[in-house]
Amino acid sequence: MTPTDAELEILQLLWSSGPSSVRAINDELNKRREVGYTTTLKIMQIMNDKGLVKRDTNNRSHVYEPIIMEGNTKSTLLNTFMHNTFNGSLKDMVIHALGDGTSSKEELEEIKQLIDSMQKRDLK
Amino acid sequence: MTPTDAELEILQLLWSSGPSSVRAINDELNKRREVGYTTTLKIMQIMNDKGLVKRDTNNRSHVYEPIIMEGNTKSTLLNTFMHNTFNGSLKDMVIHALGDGTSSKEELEEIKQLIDSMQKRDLK
DNA sequence: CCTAAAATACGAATTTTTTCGTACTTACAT
DNA sequence: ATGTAAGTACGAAAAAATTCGTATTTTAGG
Repeated sequence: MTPTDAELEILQLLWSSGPSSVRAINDELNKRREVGYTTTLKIMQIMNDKGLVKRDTNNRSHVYEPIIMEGNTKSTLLNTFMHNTFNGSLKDMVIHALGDGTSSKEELEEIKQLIDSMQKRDLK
Repeated sequence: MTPTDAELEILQLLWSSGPSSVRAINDELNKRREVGYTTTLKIMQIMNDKGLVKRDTNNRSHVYEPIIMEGNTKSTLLNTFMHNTFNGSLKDMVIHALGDGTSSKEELEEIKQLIDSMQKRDLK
């Protein structure tokens, strides 16, 4: 199953920070915007019910940890988005991504090298 | 303002087919899945209220036409998505897009050339 | 003219997601 | 032991998006 936007925002924090309490996550979120503690709690409970995360309830303060993998999850989200918005065309998507010209020369070079490495892999 | 998913699906048809009646759009949608006529009508009316499209009401069957531009709209959607999912990193997004290895050799080559043309433009 | 087919208008039900209030529980400090 | 601070549980409100039923209007054909 695929996360909603609110769930994804929390998942990102769990992926980068590792297992965390609701308090820790809520504190992080509140650095960006005001969110009630029970709101964060509820989303994390829902994610637990859905099987997106698991939690350790041994201590009073429960510790949550992602079950779904970051890479798989993002690839799935990307595929859905690319399908909905660009009719599945990676090329069209890249065109729009490059369109505003905010990409640095270095970033563009890195991406070209990425593609090169993909092409080499295909040859094997 | 940015379209919802249902709105985007209809906009894509309007962008590719040009000004269309509700009937024509609903017929197209029903090639993909079952949608009630009044559902399509309602979404198109909402888009008109929001200013995403305009319509010609001179004839009984109203003809809708996009106001927002395809390129701008997709770029905005892409930026939001890239921000939410990849922390704004184009490179990370491309990594995941290439990850499944379903891109053809030709497509990869085209994308590299796209990047080359971007780099050349930067130099000017 | 009158009717039937095809459209629009519009409110409202549904569905999904997000937010939060309140009740209850736990543990620690005094 | 007991009050208080910090948790959890949970229902339900609020918000956003989608779907559709029904009433009304329009118009072309007979």
